[in-house]
Amino acid sequence: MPVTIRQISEAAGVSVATVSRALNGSDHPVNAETQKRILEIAQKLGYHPNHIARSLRTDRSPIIGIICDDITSAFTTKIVRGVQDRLKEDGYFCVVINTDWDPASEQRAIQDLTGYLIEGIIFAETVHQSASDELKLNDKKCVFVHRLFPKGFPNSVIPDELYGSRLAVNHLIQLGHKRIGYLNGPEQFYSSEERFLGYKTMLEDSGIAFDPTLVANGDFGTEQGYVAASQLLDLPEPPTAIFAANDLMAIGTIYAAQDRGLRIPDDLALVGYDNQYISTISRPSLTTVSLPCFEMGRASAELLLALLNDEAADSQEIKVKGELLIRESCGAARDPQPAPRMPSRVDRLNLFRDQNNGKG
Amino acid sequence: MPVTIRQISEAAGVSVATVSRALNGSDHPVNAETQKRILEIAQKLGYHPNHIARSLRTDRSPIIGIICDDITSAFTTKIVRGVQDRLKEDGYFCVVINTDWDPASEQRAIQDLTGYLIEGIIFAETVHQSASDELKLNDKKCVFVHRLFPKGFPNSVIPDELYGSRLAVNHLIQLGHKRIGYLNGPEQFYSSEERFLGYKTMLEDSGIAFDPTLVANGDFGTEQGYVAASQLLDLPEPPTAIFAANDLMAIGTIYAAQDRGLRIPDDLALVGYDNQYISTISRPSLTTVSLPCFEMGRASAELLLALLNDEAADSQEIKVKGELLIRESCGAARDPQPAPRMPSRVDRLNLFRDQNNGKG
DNA sequence: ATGAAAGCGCTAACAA
DNA sequence: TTGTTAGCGCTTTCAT
Repeated sequence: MPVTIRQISEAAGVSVATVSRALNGSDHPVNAETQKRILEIAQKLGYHPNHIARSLRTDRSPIIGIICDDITSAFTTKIVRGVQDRLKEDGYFCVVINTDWDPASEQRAIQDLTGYLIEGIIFAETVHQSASDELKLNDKKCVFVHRLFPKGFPNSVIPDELYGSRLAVNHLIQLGHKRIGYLNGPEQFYSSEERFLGYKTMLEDSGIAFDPTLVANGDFGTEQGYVAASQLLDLPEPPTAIFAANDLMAIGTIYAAQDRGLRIPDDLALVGYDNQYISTISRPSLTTVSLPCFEMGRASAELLLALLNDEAADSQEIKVKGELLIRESCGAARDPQPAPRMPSRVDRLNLFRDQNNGKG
Repeated sequence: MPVTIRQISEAAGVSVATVSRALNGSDHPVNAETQKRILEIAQKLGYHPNHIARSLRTDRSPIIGIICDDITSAFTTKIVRGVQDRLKEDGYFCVVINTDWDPASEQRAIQDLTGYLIEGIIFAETVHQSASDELKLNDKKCVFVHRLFPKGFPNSVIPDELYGSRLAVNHLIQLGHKRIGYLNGPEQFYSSEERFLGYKTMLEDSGIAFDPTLVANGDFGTEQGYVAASQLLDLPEPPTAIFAANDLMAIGTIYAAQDRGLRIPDDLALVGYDNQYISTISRPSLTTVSLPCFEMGRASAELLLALLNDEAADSQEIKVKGELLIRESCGAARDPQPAPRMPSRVDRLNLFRDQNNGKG
């Protein structure tokens, strides 16, 4: 059986109240000696606080819920990780629930979570159709972090797609390109819209007329990227550079260029978006704009924390900026760069083993 | 304020005990009429059980903990997802904690989790050095699911690497190859050992002598794959096929072949391992053996559930088999296959939107 | 078939 | 500075 404060109080010859105060560093004064003794006994007995009992009493809980469509997505994973890291600093744990894009699951998840007296919910990349209704009933604090929807959602954290897109296009312009093609993403995504807008406005701001024939539509997939890029490359007067709305379509562009005997970056400069892992090991490696998932996760955790402490007014919308990562495909890299390594399990494991002398 | 069973009892004019029985479908007899009435009232009032209070009373909890090194890894994510899906069927939630390969974090995580009266812990791809000690103190049920360590760990779920490796090598042999090169992974991994063993034994079982000059060492990374493959391809008598111990090294092999003007699969057959996403969009797409992460997750959840219900003897070790996925790189694909699409957010979102008539 | 009451481990108001 | 005690919401034993 786990040890309780009652056992500690008996061992120390004090009341449970004193034990509780000593253990929690309460405001209530406790004799330093006694406290030290209690702490030692707790240590010796291997005491761990029963969070359940504490929660029932205090009506607070160290758990926050993360609801996402599918944690298997590389984007979602990073967001979740960002959330967890930030929340951990304040002693919170995260329950992660997948809804598989199913509003009923989402609703169910919200009910379950609120039943567990969680402190708040972060919706990470969910369609959150059902969210609003259900949440009005319960008065849980919640934050939305995503990249899918039209802006303007209260308490949300989104990437600054416009900024990132302009970053990419400006880079190509600075490299001297005037005919810059664009591979557009699917219409229904906010990210598509914004990236496209960034492309157009950056061109115009630089005095380059927007030319619709240099835009081809894709669906964020590699094959459609291939098709769309082919369309532009087969133009009578093809672009000298292509900005693909995401990395996968950029990969398709690499293949399309290969099939036409075009070298990247020599004959065609290429920039992607998202900084997916593949952009680091493709050939050539992709210059791209990072989608700052990790930072978005942190930001949303921060926002939730503020909400929980009533430090933040509601209805905020936070935009997080990504950065331009210059690799081989745009032709601007000074040296042939070694492709960044995968965040390596091997390295970390070796480090761990070295530190622990092979005991692992 | 959330509604409690007391409020329901008052509304229904019965005692809280009756309400509790009615709500939980208790063994204790309850009048059918009364029960129906109570259920209706609960529904109307929007009652959700307070899991915290219930847990404190019953000493049980609907939460299990997942401890992993880093949920950001594509492998870990799938394992976690498998666990969550299975556990959800039995009404459990999962708290996910990352340790970043740090034994102190792991120990801390265990303490925190046991303090929360979780039912059990699944260690997903953790070094779990500290685990054993800490867990002896607490008597929580736990399961280890991983692909890193020597076999024989109690209550663990691991992939059947030997089987998978033999699958791959046998496939190349069936295609008529006799000189099959092997790109080995780093020594310290169990998966490296087993995959290498599978390579050797399958050759021998087929009457092909093992030739050490056809083996080159890598570190599971793309660049080292390039280097190792180059070594084999530059041999006086190079192999006609290469089996890379993982997909990333197979990607390196593609690049090495490219640089030598070798076509895959025409001049060189290639098989990878892991079925990472990149194997579906590489050019050529990779024939590979799947690492059944999702299934491993499910299996470990299943094992934990059995443990919790005392249905399983301890000290089990479950091996999960992957399968051979035939794509372009081995030359066996009958038709030029379209690369499988990424599990597409777009598709799913569209499906969701269609179903919901654009309300999303 | 229903109710009264104890108590899970903890915190905090009140008393000393 | 310490102790006593009530009670968080729920389940369950015992009594009716």
